[in-house]
Amino acid sequence: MTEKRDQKKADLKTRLVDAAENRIAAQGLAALRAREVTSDAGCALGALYTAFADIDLLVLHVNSRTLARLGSALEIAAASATDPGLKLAALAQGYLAFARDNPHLWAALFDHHMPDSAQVPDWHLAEHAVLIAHIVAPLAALAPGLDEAALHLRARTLFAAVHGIVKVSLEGRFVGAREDALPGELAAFIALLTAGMAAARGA
Amino acid sequence: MTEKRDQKKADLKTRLVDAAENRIAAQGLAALRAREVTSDAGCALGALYTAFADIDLLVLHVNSRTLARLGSALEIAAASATDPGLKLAALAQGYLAFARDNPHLWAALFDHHMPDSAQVPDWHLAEHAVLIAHIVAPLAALAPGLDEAALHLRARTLFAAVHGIVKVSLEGRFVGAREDALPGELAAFIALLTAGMAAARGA
DNA sequence: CGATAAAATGAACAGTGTTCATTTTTCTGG
DNA sequence: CCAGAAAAATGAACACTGTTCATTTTATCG
Repeated sequence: MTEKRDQKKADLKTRLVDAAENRIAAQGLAALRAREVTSDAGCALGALYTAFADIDLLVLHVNSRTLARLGSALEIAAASATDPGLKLAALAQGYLAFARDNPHLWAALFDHHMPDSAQVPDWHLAEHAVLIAHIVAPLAALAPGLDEAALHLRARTLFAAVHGIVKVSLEGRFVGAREDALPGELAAFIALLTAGMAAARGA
Repeated sequence: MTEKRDQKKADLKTRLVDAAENRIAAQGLAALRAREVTSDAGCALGALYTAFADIDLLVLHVNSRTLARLGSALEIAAASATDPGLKLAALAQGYLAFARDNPHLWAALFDHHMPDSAQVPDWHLAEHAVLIAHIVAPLAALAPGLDEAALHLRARTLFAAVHGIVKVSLEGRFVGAREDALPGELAAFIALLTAGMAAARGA
């Protein structure tokens, strides 16, 4: 049996992801260094490359954890309301809250790019489904005319819109960007969309 | 007089920004290299640092150009319609078209981050105003209840939402992201918002 | 236990942006 | 038009990056 070997390798991977997660959370993705991560994890520099093909794959595993935590936060937010419109509003505020509470880890989800044009592996792409999973049901209630495919497409569009609002604002790309106005703007934005969908149903 | 010196320095800056712009347009921001830029510009490596404090400032000047071109594109889009709702729709489609036609230069606008926590200089932050400049007027017509401050805030929110939809889709962060559905989704999204604003006016 | 295979090690490598002593160019007073 | 002075261009050197690989250490199993 190769139990001890597998155990050690699993332990090493965990320590490396822990270390990378802590570094990203503290200083952001751009400040991540292979030497610091391996030092924090208590292993040699080269050990990183026995556990992961490169540093990008390590970041993907950190992002994997973040997506899981974000998924839980969104699930709780979705459960906080029954009315579809209020559910969407709660999801948006929950997303904003997570981004504010985990600024660097959240930013790493979208700031990380694969080198050259190497594609993100499918297993990780699939994990992004949690971002739209809880949007689909309330959206179906608000826009009953959409079929399954259109519904998922629209849910993605809706997520991307909310994400854009939060990202642009938290990055402070505009002069006088007022972060404290963000919850209100997000609420007004969702209200506008639900009103639009209500009008479409009524017509 | 120091005419020749100033002229040469201005020429050098122009050549460097030209070279950086071409490199980013061809291969993306991440592939930008000081040695390649200076080689393209026909100067020594060190000359870059007599023209710009660092490579980030050079990128800022490239982004400055891109924002100006994007501003023109949006102005043309805004002029293509008179109805406020159609104007917003045209702006969204114009934004999408610019992003598709200039993928790397457009991405550089938002993928570039200052090192550490060095702030973007105000002159460049101010240039981002072109992104919302043409949204304000049609938005004012559609949402007459907003005062000046709320109007600009809402315009920024609206831009950020459209930007998010385009960015997330073009980056292909989801499985089965169908880029060809983007214009339709964007149109449906704007229609939803205008319908929501119409409902708010009617009530 | 001893032979073998696997994994951990960290010095070395190729690459990056940036600096700085040196050379070259430009400016200006006579 | 020409020195002397000032400024700018140069590119080798520097500190740092992620990654590799010959060597050492550790785990496996007959």
